[in-house]
Amino acid sequence: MIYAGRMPVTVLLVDDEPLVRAGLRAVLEAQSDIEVVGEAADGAAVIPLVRRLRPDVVAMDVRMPLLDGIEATRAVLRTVHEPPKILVVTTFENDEYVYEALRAGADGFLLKRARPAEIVHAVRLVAEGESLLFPASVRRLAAEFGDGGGNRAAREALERARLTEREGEVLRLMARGLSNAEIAARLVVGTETVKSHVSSVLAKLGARDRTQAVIAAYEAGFVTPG
Amino acid sequence: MIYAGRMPVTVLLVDDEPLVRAGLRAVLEAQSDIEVVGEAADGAAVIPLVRRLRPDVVAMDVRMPLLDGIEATRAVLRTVHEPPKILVVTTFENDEYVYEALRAGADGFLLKRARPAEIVHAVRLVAEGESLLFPASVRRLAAEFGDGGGNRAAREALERARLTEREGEVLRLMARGLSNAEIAARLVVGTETVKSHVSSVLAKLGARDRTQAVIAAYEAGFVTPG
DNA sequence: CCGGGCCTCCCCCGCCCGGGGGAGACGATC
DNA sequence: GATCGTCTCCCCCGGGCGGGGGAGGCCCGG
Repeated sequence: MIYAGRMPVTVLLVDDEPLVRAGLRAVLEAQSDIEVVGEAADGAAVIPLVRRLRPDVVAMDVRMPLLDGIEATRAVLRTVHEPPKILVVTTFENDEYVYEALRAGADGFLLKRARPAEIVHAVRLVAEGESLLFPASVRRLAAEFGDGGGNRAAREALERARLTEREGEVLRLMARGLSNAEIAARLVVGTETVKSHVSSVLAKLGARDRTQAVIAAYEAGFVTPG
Repeated sequence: MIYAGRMPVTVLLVDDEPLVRAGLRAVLEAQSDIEVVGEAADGAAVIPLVRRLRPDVVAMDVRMPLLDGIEATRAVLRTVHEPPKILVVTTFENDEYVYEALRAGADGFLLKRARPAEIVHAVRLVAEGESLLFPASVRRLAAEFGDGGGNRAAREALERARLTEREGEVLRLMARGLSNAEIAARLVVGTETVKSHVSSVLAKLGARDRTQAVIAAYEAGFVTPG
């Protein structure tokens, strides 16, 4: 995984709170293979900075004045050639905006309360090109309810993830390896209906395809392996 | 899941050993919702029996005289309209023939040494239309190595599943949600190569698509959730 | 030396998947 | 009564996926 002599990962910090920027900078600059190349306090300043600095990763807050993280993400991806990886930074897990940002093309998200090691890890991962989805956030949902796996716990977690009851059913069947047609047969509805639910699930989980959604289900303890 | 007043699941037993047939019959007939409607001692007798009895499920031995389970499975699926679900019965986990049978279109497999409750469960599941893949077999691989999750244990399990080293790498990346193109980039090979490996993995695990393969990986402890 | 397994890559092809957008029906809520 | 969310279904469309078959290079073991 670690290639000797590789160039350091360059990061642009975008957050309206200086304290947060300072914290991120401190955490990231402690790593020899990560370099913070710039900072911005709002979304509007991002585009020119990205063009000038060409960072590998943009750590982007969601809630910001002038231009929020979602719009900023869209703007960067739409206007910049070979855009940087975008890591959405947020205070709350299950922030609705986070999912919108992921839909807008962000590569991952990160909780501000995450431990330094996690933050560093997240930056390295997105820099490597990996879609860093549902890492701490979704997983923590299950942890909040005991050992996550029981029926009630899973149901609670599902609500927190803002999945509707039907979407939860669909996700569970997806996690058993069923195709859309098979799920439709099982639920006695049309395949188009299932497709609709699947799309909602993918959007809400920030997953790109059903495989990632199933991974999220396992990671969150929605399904019990073994 | 259980619909009141549903018709019982009808099963045809195909095995060259009378003892095995008797055992299966005893186990299955103990259930009020399962009915054994016929028996055959070799693969050649299966087709006419299926046409006449129209069973919901065929419990099919792999190693049989005249026509083995693989050829019999192919024959049934090719010649019978609205074919029954086929549950492959075998003595050995990791029997190469099992995977071939799954590729031939079988809906699941079952170990003869399985507990009665597992056997009943398997029949009900395939009757419901679920592809019953890698249930005991793959899962047991991990169980043989402690709590299955460590690096060495997973590697050993992979070998048992007859996956090559490269196929194991590909499976791990699949289980992280990567697309074929992303895997290709990560491994620095062509996408056609990755597709080739993925196909091998699917065949060996008896999975229909990458999602089922990832489920197998989680179930077997190839990847550690949480 | 000649298989055989593995890794690599190629072609063609059909299908399922997922995105986008829209719409009607229902119940709850305001 | 109007609005919102959910569930249901529809259209079009592109792209990734998976199957099938083939092929060349490599190393190891018979």
